[in-house]
Amino acid sequence: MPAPNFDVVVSLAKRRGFVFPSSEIYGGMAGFWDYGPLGVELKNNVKAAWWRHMVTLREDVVGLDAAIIMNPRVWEASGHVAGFSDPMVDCRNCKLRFREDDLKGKPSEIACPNCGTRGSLTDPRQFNLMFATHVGPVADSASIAYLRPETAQAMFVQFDNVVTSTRRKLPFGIAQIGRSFRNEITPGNFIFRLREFEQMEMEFFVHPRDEDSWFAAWVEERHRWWTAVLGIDGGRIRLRPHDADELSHYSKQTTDIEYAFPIGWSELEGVADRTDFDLRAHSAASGRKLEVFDEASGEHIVPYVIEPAMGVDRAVLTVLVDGYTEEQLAKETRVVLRIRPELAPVKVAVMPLLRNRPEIVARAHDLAAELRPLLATMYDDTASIGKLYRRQDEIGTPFCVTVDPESLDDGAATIRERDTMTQERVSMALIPQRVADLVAGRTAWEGVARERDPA
RNA sequence: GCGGAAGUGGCUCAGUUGGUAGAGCAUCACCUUGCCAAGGUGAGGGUCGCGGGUUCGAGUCCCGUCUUCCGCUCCA
Repeated sequence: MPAPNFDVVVSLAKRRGFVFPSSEIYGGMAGFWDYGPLGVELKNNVKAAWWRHMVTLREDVVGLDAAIIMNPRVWEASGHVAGFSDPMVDCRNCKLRFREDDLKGKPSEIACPNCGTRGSLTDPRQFNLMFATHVGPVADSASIAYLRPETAQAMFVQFDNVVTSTRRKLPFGIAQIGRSFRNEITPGNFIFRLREFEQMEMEFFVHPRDEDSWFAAWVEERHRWWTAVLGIDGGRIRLRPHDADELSHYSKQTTDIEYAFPIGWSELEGVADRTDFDLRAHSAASGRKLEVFDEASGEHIVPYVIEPAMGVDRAVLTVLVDGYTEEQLAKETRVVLRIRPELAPVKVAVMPLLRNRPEIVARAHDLAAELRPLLATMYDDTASIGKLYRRQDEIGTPFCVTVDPESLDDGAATIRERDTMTQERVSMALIPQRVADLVAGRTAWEGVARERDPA
């Protein structure tokens, strides 16, 4: 079954409370979306899965949580002030748009590269992709500041503080999860391209001679994370090395991890070899030496940087799209969100078979209360049992526990599994532990994370 | 920003040649229900994106505006 179209996923996301359009009652805001009650859980679980693999389980990576607004000189040094402002010209005839620096000659004097019309090109206009604001009460040019367009720069700017405070030796990495902002000309495709989004980036500092082996190692490691940890269908994931002409201004080699969305193969994550571009740029601009001392050679060296950078929102979208399945049953279509249990917003739902029997309802409430401290738990009794199951299937809840009239006598209840719909009767006293084991048993992330040696 | 399309209850839509809004699903309550979206009764919910104009009267005609979606560009 191919990946579903965005509209069915958008519909499910809104209907069930994963993602809402930002400020919808005022007509929305292009490029901005809000995560609802289930969405925030899913998103947090995705972030936790990344942090656990990139930081917690590794001895060579530490975390950072930097401010969104930094000294504007950061963005001059990084090249974003120049690189993110693209003068663009439009053709009045064929309506296409071009970067001014791609044109050979002055726009007013040359023909449109597409339709060949002379004099049809507009004057260049500035498109600065960084959101600007003012710090302090006086809005003059001296107070201008930018919302960061990427989280990476903070890791370079704080390089020295991290090294000295944590006694780091090469190779090591600094990881960060945080919001970034880009004034995209055209956001769209649901939460694929946003103006406010969340990134998970890790800057891995290596000796320049180990550049290629670490680049290859991180490409492989990140590829494995998407399939083994997030549980994305490996057949819909591919690696795509960038051609030389599409590399960013800071990158020497980049490999994208792409997913086969209904809109086509699209980038989820980029692993980039940023070389020593950033550390050197900030050293030059700040006057602070951003380097490490290499005992073996007795030299100060500026490390190279291998950067796996991904968008949290794209990961959430991928989990939703990839997990969405429709099953043809006898009388109906069952929608199931087949996502890994550790990503599921709700791990277990507790429900009474009959809601007009106070004793059964009470036992179900008690059971839910016992489960709540251990696992994300939901209680629901507002529909028939079949409908309750369907609701949980749609939001990816891996297990449901049903209390029935017999439970009052034998003290047992039924655990029902999402994907197979099979049932197992277990003593209620044992159910919290049993469900916790089931969720943990389907969790693979401990198994896939281990230290990597440079080749 | 430019070009195209569209804006009616949470969702999908119907609203005839203009006469002051309907359906299905969803939601909620009660009854029913003994394991996979059953059934019954009832309820809540929309000044038809916004503003102006034409008209005795506009969701239906005209103008403007906002927003969303698709394409151009960009990237996580």
